Amino acid sequence: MTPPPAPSDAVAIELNAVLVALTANQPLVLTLEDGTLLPSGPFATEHPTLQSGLRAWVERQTHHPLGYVEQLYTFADRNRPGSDGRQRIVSISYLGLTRERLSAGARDPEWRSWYRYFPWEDWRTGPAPLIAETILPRLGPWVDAGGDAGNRRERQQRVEVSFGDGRETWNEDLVLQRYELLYEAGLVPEAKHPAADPVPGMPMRHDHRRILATGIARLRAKIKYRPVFFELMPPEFTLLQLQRAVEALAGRPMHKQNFRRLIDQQGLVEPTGASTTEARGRPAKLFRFRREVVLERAAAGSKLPLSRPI
Amino acid sequence: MTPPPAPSDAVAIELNAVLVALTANQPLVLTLEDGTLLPSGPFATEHPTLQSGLRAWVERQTHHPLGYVEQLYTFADRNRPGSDGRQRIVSISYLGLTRERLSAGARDPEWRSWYRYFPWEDWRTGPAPLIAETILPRLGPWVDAGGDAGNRRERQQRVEVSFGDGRETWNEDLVLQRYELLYEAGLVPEAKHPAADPVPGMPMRHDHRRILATGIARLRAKIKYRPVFFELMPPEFTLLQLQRAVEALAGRPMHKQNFRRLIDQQGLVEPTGASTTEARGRPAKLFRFRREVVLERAAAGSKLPLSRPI
DNA sequence: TAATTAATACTCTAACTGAGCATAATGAGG
DNA sequence: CCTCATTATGCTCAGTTAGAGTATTAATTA
Repeated sequence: MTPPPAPSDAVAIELNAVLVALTANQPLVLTLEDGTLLPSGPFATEHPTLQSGLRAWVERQTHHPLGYVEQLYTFADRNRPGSDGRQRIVSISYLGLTRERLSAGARDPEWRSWYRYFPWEDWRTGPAPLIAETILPRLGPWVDAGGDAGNRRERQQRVEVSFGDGRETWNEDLVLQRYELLYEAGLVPEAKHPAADPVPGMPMRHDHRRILATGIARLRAKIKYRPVFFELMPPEFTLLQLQRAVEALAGRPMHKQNFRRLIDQQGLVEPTGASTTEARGRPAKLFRFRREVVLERAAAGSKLPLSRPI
Repeated sequence: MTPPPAPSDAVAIELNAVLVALTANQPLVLTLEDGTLLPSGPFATEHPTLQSGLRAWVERQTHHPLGYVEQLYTFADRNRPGSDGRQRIVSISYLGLTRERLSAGARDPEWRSWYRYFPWEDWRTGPAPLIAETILPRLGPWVDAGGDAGNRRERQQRVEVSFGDGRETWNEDLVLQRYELLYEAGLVPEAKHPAADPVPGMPMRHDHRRILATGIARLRAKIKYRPVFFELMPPEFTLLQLQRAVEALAGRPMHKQNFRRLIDQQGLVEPTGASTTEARGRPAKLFRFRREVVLERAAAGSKLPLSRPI
């Protein structure tokens, strides 16, 4: 039952990276070739581990240290988009957070707002109009084409869970589910049987937009129980800047006073003593992160009715 | 920056599986060779996707369908324990939940309680005595051997976060952190420089105990926001049986009345109408899961102060 | 019949969440 | 100088949730 693994026919390891930065309240992702590709490359044989290979390669390209790295997913499907079917490519994707951007305005690599790829994910100024105006109407026919009643009902439920009603209910974490639903419905150009008229949102080559969706979803889920947005902020910042950063990632507006209360309660930041007058109104105190807390914060909230140990 | 990935020298893809079942309130994991290995094997070339390869292979071995499958992690480290350093092995591990066990008492493969490998993870009857009696005392010298004060302080903090004080504070999700801490401190036999006297808990070959820790951690985290324990239960069950199942996974006792309240509120189950008298006391109603709810439950709880969309 | 075991129904309190009001401190424009 | 727009910050409030405990019901076993 456990024969020694024999070398498969032709296998290549490829690394894909979703590299995220923040500027001017926009969540940015590093892209290549006119925004159609995520940075990716072969896994250099000389590196002892995957992460070290990724770090070395990214830092050589961007000249900036990679703050936080997390593995996303491994694909090895034979019929993976972009594979020619003969050689098997194992694609291992990573999420990386970095504080500084590459030289601004560079063309290749280029930082782009991830909302260019997923315009329906930006609810910072209210429900994305795209959903009620375009997406839901076009998903309707797909639901109706579901065959028997049970299947139609399931499709309808998937639409409701993923996109809500387009106005109120919205779960910002379901980035991947939404993209996959649109893919399945043929509403993105990458789909095998794309509709003549896809939904707005810039496509990418191969399955890179899918990988990007995975990275955004992971990051949105993560910030709720671990303050990784640390890695994206400058050394000093105001609380409003921090709030705008989190909003950019989550794609949702937040209640200002409650946001401050939460940050305060958790002891995540400490005042530097200085304040800034860059904005128009009352000067805001500057803060820095208390890195010590990150370790302590490993404890996540529980949703089960645990009782105190006997 | 994006050369076509060239085949690395010698690469083999290997699948590792953490297969979980539940019997008699014990969380079981499928093992091979006297419990020293997780089932693993080469990725068969004929399968179009990783998951289909895994499913086919597991179902051929256990003769039972695999309910829920989730990718865990991909390792490709050159100096991975068990690798001979020449050939690079890409090891992709999966978590799988299954309802039925293999023929009871079989020797190979064999189901074993995962607490044989991680005895300190079982807090169902209160704090695991092992921690205060053995683990914390042995981690003390490791903290002291940390070199400069800063490093010692960091080690101390890691110990506190991972193991708490051994009595009250305990986060059941940190299975992997705890194992890695013990590994680093040389307190498990698998470590590169193992102490003469390791902490109790059965070791495994290669990095399989590490993979198992990853699977347990993932499962414990998952049950808090998605009712995957569905996949481990028989078609009908009492609420106490369900509670014991969740407790077995989480490794912690739960408050009976509140557990029922939570299950009830979420609408996860419906009474079958029948009841059972297998236990001694008052007969309990039998329930079954409402599978429809699983889809709806995709919505997870948020911990950020979201405001209603404008 | 009494003791035991388990199921189930409520209650209570502290903490947390989403929301909003009020006030303070600044620059811009008249 | 005065007013207004703008941002920061302090505080309150109601509804919900989480952890804990009390009480009652319905069966089995000694």
